[in-house]
Amino acid sequence: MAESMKGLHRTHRCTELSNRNIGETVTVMGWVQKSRNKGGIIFVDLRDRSGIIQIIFEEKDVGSADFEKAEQLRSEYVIAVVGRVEARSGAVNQALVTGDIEIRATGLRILSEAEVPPFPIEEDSKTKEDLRLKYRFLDLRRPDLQRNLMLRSKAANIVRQFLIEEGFIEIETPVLTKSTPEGARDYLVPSRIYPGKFYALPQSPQLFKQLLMCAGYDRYFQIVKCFRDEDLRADRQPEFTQIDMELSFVDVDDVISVNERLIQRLFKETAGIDVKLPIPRMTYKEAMERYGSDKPDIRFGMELKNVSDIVKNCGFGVFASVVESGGSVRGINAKGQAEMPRKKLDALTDFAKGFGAKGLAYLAVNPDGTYKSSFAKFMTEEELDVLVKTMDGKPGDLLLFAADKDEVVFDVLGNLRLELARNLGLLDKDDYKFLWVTEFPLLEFSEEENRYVAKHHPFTMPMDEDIHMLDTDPGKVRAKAYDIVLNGTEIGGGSVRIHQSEVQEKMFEVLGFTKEDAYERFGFLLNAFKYGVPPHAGLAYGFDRLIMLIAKEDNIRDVIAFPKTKDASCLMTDAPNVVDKKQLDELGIQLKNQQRGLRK
RNA sequence: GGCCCAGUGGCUCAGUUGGUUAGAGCGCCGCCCUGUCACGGCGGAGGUCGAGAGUUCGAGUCUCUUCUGGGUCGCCA
Repeated sequence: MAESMKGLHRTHRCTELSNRNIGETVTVMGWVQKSRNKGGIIFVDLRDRSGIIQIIFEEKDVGSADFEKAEQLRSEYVIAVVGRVEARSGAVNQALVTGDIEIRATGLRILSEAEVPPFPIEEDSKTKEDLRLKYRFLDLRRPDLQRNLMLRSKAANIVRQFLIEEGFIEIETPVLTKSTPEGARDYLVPSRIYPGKFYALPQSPQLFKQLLMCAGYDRYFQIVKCFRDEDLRADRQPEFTQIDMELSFVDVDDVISVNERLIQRLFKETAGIDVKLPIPRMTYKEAMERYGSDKPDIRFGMELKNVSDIVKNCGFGVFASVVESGGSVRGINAKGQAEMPRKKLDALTDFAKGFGAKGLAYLAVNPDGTYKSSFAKFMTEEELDVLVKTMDGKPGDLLLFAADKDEVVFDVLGNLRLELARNLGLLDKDDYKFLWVTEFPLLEFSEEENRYVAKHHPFTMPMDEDIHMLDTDPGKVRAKAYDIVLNGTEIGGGSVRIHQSEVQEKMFEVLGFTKEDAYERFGFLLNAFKYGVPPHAGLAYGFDRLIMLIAKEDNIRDVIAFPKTKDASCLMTDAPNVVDKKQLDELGIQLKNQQRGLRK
């Protein structure tokens, strides 16, 4: 039966005790990790969020009543132990921080009994995720999740401290705001007072932070929840946290500078990692050409090479015709993989097809220098030699080629490069390689909408030298936009914002908004800009992703206390769920009958 | 919306070409044990094989449908 803790005060967490405390009488409280009953002596591993310490129960010290209680202890019982810290007279346990000491109990209270948990509370859980998520409150007891959430808290603190020192002000922005249907789908919140009208949850505080710049706060930050109603991924949740910031009277280099120092401090203090500054920069164009990606993982090489010029007149029709029609042929060199079995090669081809490739051409340089290739018969020996030389192909290497529109070739080879690296174990989680990717295109053409859409958002400043092309060749205009990339993951991105109304109007024109459209959607911002707006720029980090990488986890669920499944539901609370008719009536909402209670 | 993977005692898994009574480790329960820490010893309980339909003399195994979870493409300014 559960006892009161009346009169007891916890003096230490389990691992706050060390051999310096030997001889002291202490009170610890926590969960029974494990009880080992040897008959006349009972060992209990007591766990709290700091770790584990061994308690030893002997009847002569704890008394017969409490010894009987100790015999009843089971996993996950919550107990309070009063006892004396002693050096272990038995063997030291090297695996425990507190392995050289133990607490000899002089008193025991069972504060709470516990049912047998549905899965073991232990490090490196092998339990399936649905069960873990249903019992998230138990899953969160596991040391790795506890470490992750403590790391997260520490990181948030370091960020706050650093930014405050740098003159930033933390300001909260609304969660109930206005839908701006450009970009991701909004989560909508119906208004009771205005039936038929809706708030939207923010995809980011973008417009508000720009207004704060207009209001003169000059350096703003916020660690803030954002919401996007899109499909999930290992690194995407419908609600996620950003470190959001905005600065006035700055240009690209100023934003990069303060953020490099932030990253340096954050990684030093959370993970002991030294980030060398400056962090290398690469333009979007270079990133695509060399890595086929706007978020290249530069922990390994295997860079793309453009061989279009070499093969444009060769006998292999596929290559020649692609170049002829304005596409390109590019390849990567998988060093030492010439012996890759047919089956794996086929799997890679299927992988490539998943990204739109029509096929994957290969050429293996055999150890004796001869070639084995899917297209050798279409090309002369000389042509092949030049191709291999261009690709720096040495005996034992496997060359893989994609031929298509640039866009497809980059996507295919960029992803193939990563797939190979994963298969070959080239990705070291202890290796942290940062990269700024700069000069993103301002716009991209949307086939679906048959117009240009903003690649970043409609308030992104074009590069000064490209502004003149806004009318003539909008697709070519580069933006003052930048992403910070870590090991192939985009951990943050931002831009310099437009602060001249004529540029902003031109931008809306290119995006196909009428002036009325623009005012309807963003009027409050455009109005604000009429009354004196400082040049400003900002950046936002995906805080969950950042923590995921520091914690060396593979998905952000493991750094979020209560995450959602890939279908955006919560297995613990069973959200989303139906609501009372009364609630709907108050909101003026009527559901189609067949929709009530259906999941999808 | 598409594609891929998984689902078998509480947990993690094995289960051969479709063939007797579906197994293992851990956990759990009982008894024993005064230096264990992956404690040990003896004994025991626990299964609609995710669900439904079909093929078959016979289905954990084959087929179809469906549910759940994960990964991914589309999507994510």
